[in-house]
Amino acid sequence: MTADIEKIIAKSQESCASTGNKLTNKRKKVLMVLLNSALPLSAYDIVDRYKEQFQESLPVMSVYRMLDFLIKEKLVHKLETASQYISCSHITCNHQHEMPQFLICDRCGGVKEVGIKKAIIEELEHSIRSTGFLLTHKQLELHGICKQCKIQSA
Amino acid sequence: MTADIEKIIAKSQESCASTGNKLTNKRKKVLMVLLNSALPLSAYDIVDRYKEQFQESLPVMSVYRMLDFLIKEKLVHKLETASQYISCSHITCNHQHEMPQFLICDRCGGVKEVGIKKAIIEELEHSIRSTGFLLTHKQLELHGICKQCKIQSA
DNA sequence: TCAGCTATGATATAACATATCATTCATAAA
DNA sequence: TTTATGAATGATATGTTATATCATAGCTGA
Repeated sequence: MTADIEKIIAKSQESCASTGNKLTNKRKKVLMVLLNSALPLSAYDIVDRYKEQFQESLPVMSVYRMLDFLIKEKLVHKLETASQYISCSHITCNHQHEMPQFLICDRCGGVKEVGIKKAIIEELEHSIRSTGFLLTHKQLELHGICKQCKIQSA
Repeated sequence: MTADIEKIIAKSQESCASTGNKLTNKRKKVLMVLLNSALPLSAYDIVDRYKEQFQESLPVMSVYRMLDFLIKEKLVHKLETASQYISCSHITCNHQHEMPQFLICDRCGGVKEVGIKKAIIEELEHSIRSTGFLLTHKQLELHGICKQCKIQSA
């Protein structure tokens, strides 16, 4: 595994430890599968890649449980609109966990986790709160065509 | 059916006619099932309610096709994060179809289609466009707890 | 060491969605 | 009026995503 991934894994270990939880070997390998993928993966995709990458099969039920764990630890995001999972791109940056924002390309399936200007997000949150609604999930998923795909089709 | 629903159906007929398409009897009844429901429904829910309300069964395949049609006609929205369908709350208002915004209550399952201040939405869209991403789907789905449920649990 | 808890496995099934071919039905040209 | 055409719907099968539940393994601390 690359140095980058090693660093991310180390940081993830710490992060779990700090919440009193354990990044077991299998959970770590599931996270690595996601880190190794440029595209978001479904739980069933993860089963397949896990087998390829580690010559070891994992029941899909276990994958779902491990994903739940990794999501709780904020190491992984679920793209609700795509039923796919992606590693958080901010594991190593001591980030505040603000509202994650994903631009999902419907052509290539790629996802970019972006940072929309904080002021805009705060206005948006404020506007929602003012209707009496309590935001709990805080995540934006927006669909379209990414820069690359746009250029290719031009 | 109530006068309100009659009015909405009439408007929907017109709207389809104007795009050269037909709101067939079955499509109309699927729309009515959604209009009669306070909560969003899955395609399979629609099959069940259709049978209850019209003593007539409809294959789920047909429901999906009719939903596709109604969505293209902008009479129905799909809540991607919930895999559920809901009638557009603006059928009768000669609305511009701007970015629809849904607040989805994870307690009661209720959905409110809200209008966030246009300026905020435009800033958001602009911010996304400026990354080179071409927004095509334009829909926000935000999850949390609605006012009612918040009050009840207080 | 063993009791108790957490993690994982195994199996079944539920819930959501699409592919494909057949049939029905409306419409309009002959 | 008949018939050809295309659109809408039905029927059937299957793919994909997700959860329920009970069993087993494995760690950890008394």
